Amino acid sequence: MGIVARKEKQKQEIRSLILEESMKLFVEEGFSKVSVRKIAERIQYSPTTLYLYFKDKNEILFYCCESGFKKMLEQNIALGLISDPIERLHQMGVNYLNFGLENPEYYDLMFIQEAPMSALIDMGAGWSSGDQALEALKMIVQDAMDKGLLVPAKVETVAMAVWSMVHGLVSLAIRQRLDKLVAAEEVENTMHESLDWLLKTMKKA
Amino acid sequence: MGIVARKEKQKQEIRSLILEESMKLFVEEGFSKVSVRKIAERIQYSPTTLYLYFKDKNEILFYCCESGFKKMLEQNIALGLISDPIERLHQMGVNYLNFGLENPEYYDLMFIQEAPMSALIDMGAGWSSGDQALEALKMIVQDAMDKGLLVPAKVETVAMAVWSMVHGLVSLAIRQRLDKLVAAEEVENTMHESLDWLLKTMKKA
DNA sequence: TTGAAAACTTAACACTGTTAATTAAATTTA
DNA sequence: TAAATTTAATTAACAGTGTTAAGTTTTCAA
Repeated sequence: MGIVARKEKQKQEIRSLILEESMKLFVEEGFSKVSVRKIAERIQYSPTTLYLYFKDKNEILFYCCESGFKKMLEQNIALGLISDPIERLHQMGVNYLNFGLENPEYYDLMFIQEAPMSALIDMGAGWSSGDQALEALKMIVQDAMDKGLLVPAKVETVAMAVWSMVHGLVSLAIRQRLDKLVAAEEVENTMHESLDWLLKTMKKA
Repeated sequence: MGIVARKEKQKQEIRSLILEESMKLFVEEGFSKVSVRKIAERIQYSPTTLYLYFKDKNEILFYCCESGFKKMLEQNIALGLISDPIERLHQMGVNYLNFGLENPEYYDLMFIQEAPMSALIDMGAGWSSGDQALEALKMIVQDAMDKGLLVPAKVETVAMAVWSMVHGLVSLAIRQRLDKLVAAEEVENTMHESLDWLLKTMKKA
């Protein structure tokens, strides 16, 4: 029995190795440059070996994306210390913008590319990481509403609005669309101003 | 001189042919399925011929994207009839959501893919279509502010916020992320609710 | 009609994801 | 311990991608 456990462990180690090296690759060279062959070369295995550990490339990308969510959630741990829901929501937004701007390749994978979602559908599984992040958002909105800090509305509606806005900001920035609206060097600043504006605006007078 | 003019006209006709067929292709089969070889086959030319009319694939995609903006602008013509700026902004948002949901492949190209922007940078040119659309947005916001319908703020900040929000909604919907927040059959409805919420919220009490 | 210019094609390169068949290694059984 | 079996990894191949260089055909002007 010990031997099968060790084998399982080895298998997991190679899986981790593949994922680690994949992430390094697309942080260094960008999403579009990551190929099965390049990953294989990095870990000194034949390209086809990867298919013994993952169904296809999309599945590899999905698991990379998972570790992106982990990274993102870690960033939000300190959030619990903020008691005012609006303040907490604001900081959550700031964290979101920062995560996106500092990790554009991760962000691309997690929220822009369709590959990870295709994998999710193929796997017929849930999306614990993503759901967890969204649940946190809904909780805060609910909390703010309960405390009378927001005009009453459907929680999902407001959560969707807030998420869409920060996602819109980050994704347009990453894809270099925002510098069509303001000068490139002012993009980041204006993004934060827009977020501030939203929170100020939605706060019940 | 007439002959060189006719030649120029023929050249433009082939350019148009390439673009038309490209668009048909990716409306039918989706962005990722469009290849130079498939386009070439459709217009009964060798693949390399396309390179006599366009620098590369990105440039083809850029011009497809241009005609997407044309389509979008046409949709907004009727907007001029609405005199109330907030109402006009609202309808502009509704049009935006509808355009994205009805033409996901166009939307993908215009606002999500990086290829057209890469082409734009390579060409060293401006982006008249995109700029035009953004200018219209800024104008409305400015107008609403002038008429005291919005809390005073920097026009770019508010324009960025509004655009980011509708873009966020559409792009998350297209990439199937919104059905992680609400049931798939309620996504479209909730999107509109979120937009309504934003406009109601930002309207000066 | 000849010669130059323009338009177009063929062949090739260096990639991509992925599958089937094959070899090498590890483990179990006799 | 030696043979048989299972597991792991590889090689070869398919069908596709964007793109370039070289060669061919067509068009037009002198």
